[in-house]
Amino acid sequence: MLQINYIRENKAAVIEGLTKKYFADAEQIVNEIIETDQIRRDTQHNLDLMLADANSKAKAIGDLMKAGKKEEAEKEKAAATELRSKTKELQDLHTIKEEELNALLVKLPNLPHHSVPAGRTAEENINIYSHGEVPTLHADAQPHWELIKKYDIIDFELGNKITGAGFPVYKGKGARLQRALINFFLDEAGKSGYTEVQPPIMVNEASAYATGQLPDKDGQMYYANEDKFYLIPTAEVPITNIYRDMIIREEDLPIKNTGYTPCFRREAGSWGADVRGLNRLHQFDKVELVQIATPETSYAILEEMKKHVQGLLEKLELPYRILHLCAGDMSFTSALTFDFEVYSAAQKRWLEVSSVSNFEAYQANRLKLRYKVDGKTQLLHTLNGSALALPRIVASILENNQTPEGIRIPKALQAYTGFDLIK
RNA sequence: AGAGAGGUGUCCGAGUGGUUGAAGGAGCACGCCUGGAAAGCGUGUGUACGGGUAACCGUACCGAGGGUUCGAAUCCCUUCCUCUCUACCA
Repeated sequence: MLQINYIRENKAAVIEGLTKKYFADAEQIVNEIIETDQIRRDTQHNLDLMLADANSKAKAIGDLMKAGKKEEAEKEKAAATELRSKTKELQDLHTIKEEELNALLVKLPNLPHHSVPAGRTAEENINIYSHGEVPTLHADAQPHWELIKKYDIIDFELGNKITGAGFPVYKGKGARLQRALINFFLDEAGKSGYTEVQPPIMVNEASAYATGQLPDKDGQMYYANEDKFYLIPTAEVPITNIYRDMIIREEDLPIKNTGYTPCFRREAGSWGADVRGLNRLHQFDKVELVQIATPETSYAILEEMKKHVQGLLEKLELPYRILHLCAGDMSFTSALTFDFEVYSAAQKRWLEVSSVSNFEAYQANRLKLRYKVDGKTQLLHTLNGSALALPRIVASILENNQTPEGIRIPKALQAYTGFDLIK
């Protein structure tokens, strides 16, 4: 959530940023916010004065009672009652205005960082880096949804039976490959100084709200009605929420956490040819990086996280490219996002396997995540990135590394899989 | 799930409805003391919002939300959570 003080003082920049993100009616909503805020502040000022008055009256009555002047106290009570009832009206108005203001603020997405390219759709993202050769496959090469059947390593039919579409069963070397990737990613994160955590994979409403999934993505998360818990769409939610309502000591920054969790996404409204096989699932595995940093360091840290993800993809010997997302294609809460895409040779498609973002103070404002500088409390910056999401990595390993003898496992993974070929 | 106990500041822990934003500790910061340190002594040490250039002032906050009252951490209702015992169970 954007800070009201910032909006008040930087109205033009806010409208400009929102417009860059193709947010509809930016100017109108910002104006409405500023007006509502003004009424809220005026109301509070008047209310505070009145309450101060009422408090001193109450105190005076107390003193009279103590002094034994009962009758005088009784006389004062009538005036005090009157005053109190007047404060109620202002109190109600203040509450209403505060709620209105909050409802408006929650609607606003984060502002794009100044370096974010203009553009509305994925076509306008900018490819800032490419690495690795796109492999040329032999004539009868197959897409991964055929390969998994051929080698009997991932079973969608079985998942259908047990749960439904998008919940595959990993079997044998397929299951082993999953576990190898998870361990590999966690170990690599550990080497880069991240502390491993295992968070809950269901979160309460306050957590889903704090990282911005609610109210924006309500309906995209699975919901356990009876207990009002959401199944996490990413480990970002529980891990970042570890630090909700906290004031961090500056010397403890930056905070670096990593965690493996399954992720659950309803993916309502997305279907079609490009969601075949492992390309889009309702449940998938992911290792996530989360960092909490000062505003001065957050962009350097974003670079560091980008480097980390590059390192992973290079060790896995996968051709990849990095996209600097254009303003219109960024998520609601992000100020700057790099997407990593891996080439999946048989599908002849680039698949998104990681998204690394700086949220600046947007999440921190909802999280109430702060630190102290020179005695003043200030919001921190939050960042996160996938390192990595498994299914599409698996898809591209299967497709890119297929040989007549079987599927070759990247060297870096062999110590984790315990085999070098799926045949 | 049933019975009981409880939720107060960074932590521990008081709190009879009226200078309680909150005793007392501990911790932390600064100062004095010391050759240096410890101990000791002194001072300070919550958050949010509002007003003010600022010093500072005001208001709210004792799990959350309502209510009673001139006045609520304290009384009443609702709700969430934690702990103990019992039951059940990976």
